[in-house]
Amino acid sequence: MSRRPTLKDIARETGVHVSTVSRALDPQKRSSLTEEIVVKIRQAADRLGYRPNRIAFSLRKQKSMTVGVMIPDITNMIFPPIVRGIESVMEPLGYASIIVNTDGDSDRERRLTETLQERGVDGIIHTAVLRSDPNIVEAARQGLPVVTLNRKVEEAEIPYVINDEEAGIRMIFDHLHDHGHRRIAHLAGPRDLSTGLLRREAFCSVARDYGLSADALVIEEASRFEEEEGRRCAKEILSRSPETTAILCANDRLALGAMDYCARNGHPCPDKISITGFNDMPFLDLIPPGLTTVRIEQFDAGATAARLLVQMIDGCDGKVPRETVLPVSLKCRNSVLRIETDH
Amino acid sequence: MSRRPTLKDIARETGVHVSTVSRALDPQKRSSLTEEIVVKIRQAADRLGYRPNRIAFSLRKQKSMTVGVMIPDITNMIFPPIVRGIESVMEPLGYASIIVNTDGDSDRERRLTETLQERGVDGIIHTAVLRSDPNIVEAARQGLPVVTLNRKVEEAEIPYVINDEEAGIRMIFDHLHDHGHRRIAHLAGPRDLSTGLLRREAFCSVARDYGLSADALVIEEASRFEEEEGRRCAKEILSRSPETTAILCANDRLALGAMDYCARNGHPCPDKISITGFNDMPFLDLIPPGLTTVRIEQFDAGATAARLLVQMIDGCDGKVPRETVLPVSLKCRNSVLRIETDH
DNA sequence: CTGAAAGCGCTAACAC
DNA sequence: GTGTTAGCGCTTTCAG
Repeated sequence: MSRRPTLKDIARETGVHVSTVSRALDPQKRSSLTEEIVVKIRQAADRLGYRPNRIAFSLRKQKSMTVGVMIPDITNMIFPPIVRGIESVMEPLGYASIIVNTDGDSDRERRLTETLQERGVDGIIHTAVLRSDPNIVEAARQGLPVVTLNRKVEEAEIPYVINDEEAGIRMIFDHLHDHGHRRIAHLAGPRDLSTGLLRREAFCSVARDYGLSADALVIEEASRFEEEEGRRCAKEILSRSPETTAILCANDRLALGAMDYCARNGHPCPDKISITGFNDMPFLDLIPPGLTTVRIEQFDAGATAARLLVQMIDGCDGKVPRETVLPVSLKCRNSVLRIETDH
Repeated sequence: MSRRPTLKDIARETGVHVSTVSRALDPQKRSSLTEEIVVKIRQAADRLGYRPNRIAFSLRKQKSMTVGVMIPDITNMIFPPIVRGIESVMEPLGYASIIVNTDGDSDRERRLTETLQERGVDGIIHTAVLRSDPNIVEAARQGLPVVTLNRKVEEAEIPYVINDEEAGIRMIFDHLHDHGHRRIAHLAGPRDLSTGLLRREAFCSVARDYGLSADALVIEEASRFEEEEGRRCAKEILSRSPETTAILCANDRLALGAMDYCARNGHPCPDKISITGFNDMPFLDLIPPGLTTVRIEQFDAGATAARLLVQMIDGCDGKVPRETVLPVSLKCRNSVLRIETDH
């Protein structure tokens, strides 16, 4: 229970000044010291079980070696891999991460942003879903390094890393089209989340490329990315447009909900209707019939964002690209059936 | 980009001494100041956008208002709810959590424990799976508040929170027995993880209570809590003891693997064989035929551990119970079939 | 009731 | 090469 030893203790022990001890223990400056004294100091440090006090370090250097990671909700299975990706680059560099869950609550988000700043984080990775949040913009404007993940902030020059939502939607639309589907409805995500909006826009754009007129498009928007909303919207789509042969969903959870509704109401997937997702969350291969979806590299996304943030922290702002778009890929399972085309 | 304001800035602004500002901003000591000056100071603080510097606070008070949370792997779906449970009590009290993933690597765990101590965490919640790890014991012995989750440490008087593994196994064994099963094999977890061992012991104990002799027991031990091992062990069990009618698995992932193997090899669950799990992880209800399992309240476990840790940090060590056992419950789905008993 | 001064543990400019 | 000194931003005696 005895107090942790400090530089002062080592200094007393070895009969040198604290600053000498400090230098001896710093690999950078060790060189400017006598070999002999360095050895003596290091031995004493080992003997006493010295561990540097990072709080004192932080106060002095104005650098906490800590970053904040804001995510909506860690229990949402797509976030843990992102967190590990971030950690995979941060931890070896000596950074710790403080992870906070915003629950999509912008008031909570504001408070948490303040807390992180009080704690002197060196930067923030903001895995946001909200399309606009002034708090983080303000923090960035004050000079705090920030990079956003999964979303771009229009108001400021904040570097962002996103997945190629457009390409993903195109892949999956192509896939459906290749399988003969012409009546493709979109189960869209909430408009106020960037992924929801982007995917919806991509859907419209691809549909247009295929020559489908905008007003012929069946789109039903979920208010949250949850199974229950998937069910509700699937019901809506089926009743509004019974001739629909495929539902392209904005994410996996919506797709799962839609699949459940369809199965319970005489439209089993894939026999009666084809359904696709987005994200490729874990365990999808265990859920029949196997959702065809767009695979996102969550771990890489986290690691990439972390690397950018470190660059910014190190002051290499100039070299940090404003936009980083990560590739996505198609993951085919069994939720899409090949059907006869009309001609 | 201008530097964050400090107490000194407010002092200059208001023409009082920093210590007065410090007092004015501390709700505890505000009372000993003139109402007038307090108001003036608070206004100045607001105007300047003052935010206390927690690093300086920490250094002075020798209290970081930070706790370490060690978990094996956040991508394992049972941990996020625990983390949120911890956060639900820590955050309102002003504590931040640094979450680290040990990956079950005891070397890594040692390094991380040191890192957390360097950062001056006020305590550690150790959601461990390893049955013995000297590092955390050593940290606790040095006076650092520690509580373990999901496991008890024999070597030291460290408070722990565990689930009632014994009761869980008993419930599920009873359930199988009630459904006519007499040939029940155990797909055990790794012996070096406390959950693995505890559940195995409980299984043996219950079997004994039912009058099954120990040497008649079919037990196959997985080397990791993973689907692949579930498959391997299921194969082993089926070939060693073809008359088995039920496999009681040490956790859900093993059960899922076992189910997969059985399905692919002419023993579909539940028709040919009944299978049960443990944990009730998310999305289980979407995976056919629906795994019957033991439900653990992960969020509560995290919250409980956090409350204990806070008590310890606050110096109420005396009042902290050494052992806290959380109740579990049976979650019935469709993986257990009723069969005819022999008599 | 408020000011002065010390100090938490560390680093860094400046001496010698 | 090493010691001296100052100070990061805050709290907390101790005076007055």
